[in-house]
Amino acid sequence: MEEKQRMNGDLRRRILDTTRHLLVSEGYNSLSMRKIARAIGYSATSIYLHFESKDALVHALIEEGMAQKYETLRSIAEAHREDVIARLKALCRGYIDFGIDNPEYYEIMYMLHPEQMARFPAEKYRRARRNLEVIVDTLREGAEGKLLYVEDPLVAASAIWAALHGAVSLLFSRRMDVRVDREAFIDTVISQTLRSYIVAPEGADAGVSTV
Amino acid sequence: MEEKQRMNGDLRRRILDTTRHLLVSEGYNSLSMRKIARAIGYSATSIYLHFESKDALVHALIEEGMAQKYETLRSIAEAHREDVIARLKALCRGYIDFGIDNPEYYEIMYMLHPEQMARFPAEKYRRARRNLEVIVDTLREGAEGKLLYVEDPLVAASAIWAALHGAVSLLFSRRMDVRVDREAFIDTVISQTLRSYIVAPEGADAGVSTV
Amino acid sequence: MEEKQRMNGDLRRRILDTTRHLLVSEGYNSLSMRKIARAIGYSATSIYLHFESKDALVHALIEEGMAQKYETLRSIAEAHREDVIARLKALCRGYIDFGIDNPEYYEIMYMLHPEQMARFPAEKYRRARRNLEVIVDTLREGAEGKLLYVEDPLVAASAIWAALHGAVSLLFSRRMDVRVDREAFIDTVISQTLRSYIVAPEGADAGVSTV
Amino acid sequence: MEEKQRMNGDLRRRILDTTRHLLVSEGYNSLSMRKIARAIGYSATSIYLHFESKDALVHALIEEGMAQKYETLRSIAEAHREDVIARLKALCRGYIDFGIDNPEYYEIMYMLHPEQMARFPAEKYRRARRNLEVIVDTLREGAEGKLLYVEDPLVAASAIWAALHGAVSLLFSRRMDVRVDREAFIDTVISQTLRSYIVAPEGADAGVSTV
DNA sequence: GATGAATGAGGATTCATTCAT
DNA sequence: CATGAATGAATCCTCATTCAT
Repeated sequence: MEEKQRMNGDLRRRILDTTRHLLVSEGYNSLSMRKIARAIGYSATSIYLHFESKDALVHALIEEGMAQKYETLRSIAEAHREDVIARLKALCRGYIDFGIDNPEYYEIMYMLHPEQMARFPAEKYRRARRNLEVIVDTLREGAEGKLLYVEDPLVAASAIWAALHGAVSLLFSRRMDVRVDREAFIDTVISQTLRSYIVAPEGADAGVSTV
Repeated sequence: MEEKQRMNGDLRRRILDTTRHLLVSEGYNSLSMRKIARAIGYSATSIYLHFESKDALVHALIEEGMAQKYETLRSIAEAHREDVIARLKALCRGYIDFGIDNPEYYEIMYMLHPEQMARFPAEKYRRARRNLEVIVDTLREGAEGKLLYVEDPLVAASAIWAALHGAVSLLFSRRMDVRVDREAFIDTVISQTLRSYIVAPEGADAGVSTV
Repeated sequence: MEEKQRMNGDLRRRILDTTRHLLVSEGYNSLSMRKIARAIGYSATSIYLHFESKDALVHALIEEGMAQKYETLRSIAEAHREDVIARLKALCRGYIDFGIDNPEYYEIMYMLHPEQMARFPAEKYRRARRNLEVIVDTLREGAEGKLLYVEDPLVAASAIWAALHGAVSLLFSRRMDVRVDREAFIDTVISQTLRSYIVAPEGADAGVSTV
Repeated sequence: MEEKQRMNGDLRRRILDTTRHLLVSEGYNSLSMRKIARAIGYSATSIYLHFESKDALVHALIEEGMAQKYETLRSIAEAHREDVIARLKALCRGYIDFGIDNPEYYEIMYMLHPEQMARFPAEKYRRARRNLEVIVDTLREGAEGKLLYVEDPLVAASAIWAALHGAVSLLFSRRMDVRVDREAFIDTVISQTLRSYIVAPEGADAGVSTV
């Protein structure tokens, strides 16, 4: 019985993982049930034993990605409970790293055409918003402690999100100038993004201080 | 003869324009030669008189988008020839506006999976890089005039690009929190992005100055 | 043990009944083992414990329908043992009513394409013919008693059968003119069908007498 | 140009004809685009050049069948313009013959499950009703001339239709007793059906007169 | 310059059935 | 008694593309 369930779960996992790999290597557009089946060495029909439809499979993947991302951000926030600014930096870094490490989640989570994603149940998007909340909360806490200068935490978090998301996107797109060092780019994005929110310590020269 | 040629050109244009509209309304995934043909009232075969393949058609569109974007940015730069900082702000604003105004170009220019775009001749990408150069040049000029604090203009330009690109992406994705005001979001992105490069004028409080 | 057997029988029954319901609601074409299984809350495999194949299941249903129909007609005949003409009328009415009340039996008994039914063992068809015999016997008895005018009882029974079957078919097909009252239609079919067999009583005006 | 059109039309015709043949040999249920394509020696895709969908193809066939049937009945009515009773008999015979000669039309016109036919545009059904009108008109004319005894022409026509339809159905179903002679059966159905409407000539014995 | 005809490959999905448990 | 896992074959239909005209 337990073995069955493990077998069962195994195939489901393999489907999800294979799908993720295909998303990375070929993109969402050319994702097909047949290709997934071929890649795992099963018949296409078998996939339907575990997922009701292609949409359901992709949705499961999106949910998984969002959950993992939330877990990542949440644990980063926890690790830097004491230092708001360090926490914020770590969250930014974590966000970008998550994108780099999980390009497949990234692609389906943020890069699908809205038309295609309309079918993703609204309720699940609501849950996805938790990810942003982690940053919102940090900004709010920093503002209260006079460590951060934040007018509207939600707007600011969204703007930060935009910058991080853009960075990940560009890294994926292979359209960046090859002369740009990857690490320097990431550092620059983060410092550029956060500096405007960090209240400069007494006597500091805003133009020079490094984040 | 001339009329024919104009007709000819007209059809080519109509194909391109119709394709752009379809890209906006239905997304790249569901773009098909047949649909384009149906939309312009010609046979699918006719498209092949003007474009070698679907790829060629999309590539032409990408090139067109890049050219238009370059033209937009270039003329913005020109209009603010005297004031580097105003120029930089205007370029950022122009970048985002271009994305908002031309979602179809944006979709195929930056949001296609690299796999699909691999077929886009490398040489054309090189030309596309001119867009970044406009920002690079501005940063360099600002740095020389001690108006901007820029360590590596190429990296900084890439980071700025990332932020702007991320902003446009999010605006398209319809995944942004509805409570976030669009204009406030855009303003925040731009100020957040540029503030770290602008050398603070004497006596200014970095945390409060508006970009 | 007895309970098991009852359970066993219960499932078999539930399969048959559910199949009948599905036949009514969705038609033979879209009948599938999976749907049946889903509807009874068992796995598709379980159906195979009770029926060798889909064909076997349908055949069982056909047999059941024929048996029930026979029982219905037989008991009608019995109830009108004394009056041949009343018996004949009642049989016609009973035939049509059975069709109306059991559309699912009707659909699989008479409306499947012969090709699909070829697989129904010939021997079972022979048994099915008993249904016609009830009418044949009645006609023969009426002819012997000079109450009915019947040249060839088998042919006449077949013709009556045709009329009744046609009536049921049309009622099902939803292609009948909506202005036609259902009851009037049925009455007309029956009187139209039987009048030509009934020997007119002395002095009666054939054109006016009601059957 | 003209040749093209003929070619074009030819394939369309061949598709329709092949579909009709398949309907006869295998029934609607097992009709598939692939089988049709295989039978005509074309790719399945080609069928879609002439018919938008499988439904559209079947609908075209239904319409064609209804038109042909109407033409058949109409010309029969015309041929017996003078003699109402002869006309009625001829219409019945024509109805049955049409069914026998065109089993494929018959199958899709009257034997599809309503569920499946729901997709047939209602407007076309209205046109189909013309077929019944031919009989209704004849009955009405006969009633006016005191040649037929008809209470409600629409109901009577429907009842006649039922009998004829039932006869054709049974002939197709291959469920009729083999000892029944086909011609005798048909004659019996018709005389049985019409006798009740025909006003008996003076002195005739209703039980004996042949229709 | 324009098109109708044609197709092979592939898309998602459903089906009846088998087998080991 | 019951089932989960698995599949090959089939379903309709769409696609980009070619070719002769």
